[in-house]
Amino acid sequence: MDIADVVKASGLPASTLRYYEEKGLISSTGRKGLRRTFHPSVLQQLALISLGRGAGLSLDEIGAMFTPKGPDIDRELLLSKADELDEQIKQLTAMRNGLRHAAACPAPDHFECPKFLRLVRAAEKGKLRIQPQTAALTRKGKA
Amino acid sequence: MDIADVVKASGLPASTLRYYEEKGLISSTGRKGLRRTFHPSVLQQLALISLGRGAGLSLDEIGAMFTPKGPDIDRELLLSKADELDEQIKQLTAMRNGLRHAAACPAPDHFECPKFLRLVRAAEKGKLRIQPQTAALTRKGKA
DNA sequence: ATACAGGTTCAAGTCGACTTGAGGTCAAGG
DNA sequence: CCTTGACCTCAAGTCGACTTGAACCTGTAT
Repeated sequence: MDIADVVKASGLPASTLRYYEEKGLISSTGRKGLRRTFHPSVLQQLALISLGRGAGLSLDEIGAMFTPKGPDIDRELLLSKADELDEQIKQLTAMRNGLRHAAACPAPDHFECPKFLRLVRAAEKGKLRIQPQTAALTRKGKA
Repeated sequence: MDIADVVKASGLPASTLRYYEEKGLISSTGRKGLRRTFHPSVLQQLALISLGRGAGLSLDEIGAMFTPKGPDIDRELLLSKADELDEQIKQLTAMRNGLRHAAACPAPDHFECPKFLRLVRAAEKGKLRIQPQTAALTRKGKA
């Protein structure tokens, strides 16, 4: 496949594919003249990368987890990442509940609503210091 | 409270507090000389902001959701954000399952493992185009 | 009165993940 | 053979969320 085919099949722009290749997350099988040639399996790789990104992993982390440098993959790393995800799922769930409640609750200031406060407090549990720093789901995107 | 107290109580650096104030997410009640003075309730606000950030909301989104500009908050927005979170929770869960499986599975290449592929595929469902762009949970943090 | 710890402003820098732009190459079609 | 459009490289720009640095005040303790 040439890059245009991958673009069509994956929905990702060519610039992103080149960038991922540069980072070592995917690889082209060779060149036809100047042009990159990709093996169809790159689509699976890209799906995995998207999944990881959607789950909040950085490209480096994804690379570390699925492109074994050593004899094999680092199972410890996978498991600890899974634990982190569990933690984040908890937070996300708390936030979602908080939002749904806030949307339904008539209180003018949510800080006066004990139910809301309870939800916020519940979310804080077990993670008193903040360092996740996860960015938003915002993009001008044509989607 | 002066800024140092807020720093101690929230764990956030003073620079972040000033930044949040500049963005209109929190507000100081006044000044003692040059120095900002905060009402203790700012701690609740900060907890909410942290929660939102942890859940992947941008500062602007948080501002939009909890600092009603108009007559009252935009309940539609809250609900649609909640739906987005549901979607992300699904993805996170799929990823987590994928990771746990990958850690346990003996297959040398995970793309050869049908179970893993099934997990990845499950995650892709209902979100064929990618645009979330959520950043990582990484930080040098002393936590 | 003086020192100084701890505030303050404002501009600029950083980081990750890309995107954009300028300028160059090349394979295929007419 | 020549044009054209798809592809290439490399440098620089962008965006959000902060951080850092320089230069400057000021309340409080000695």
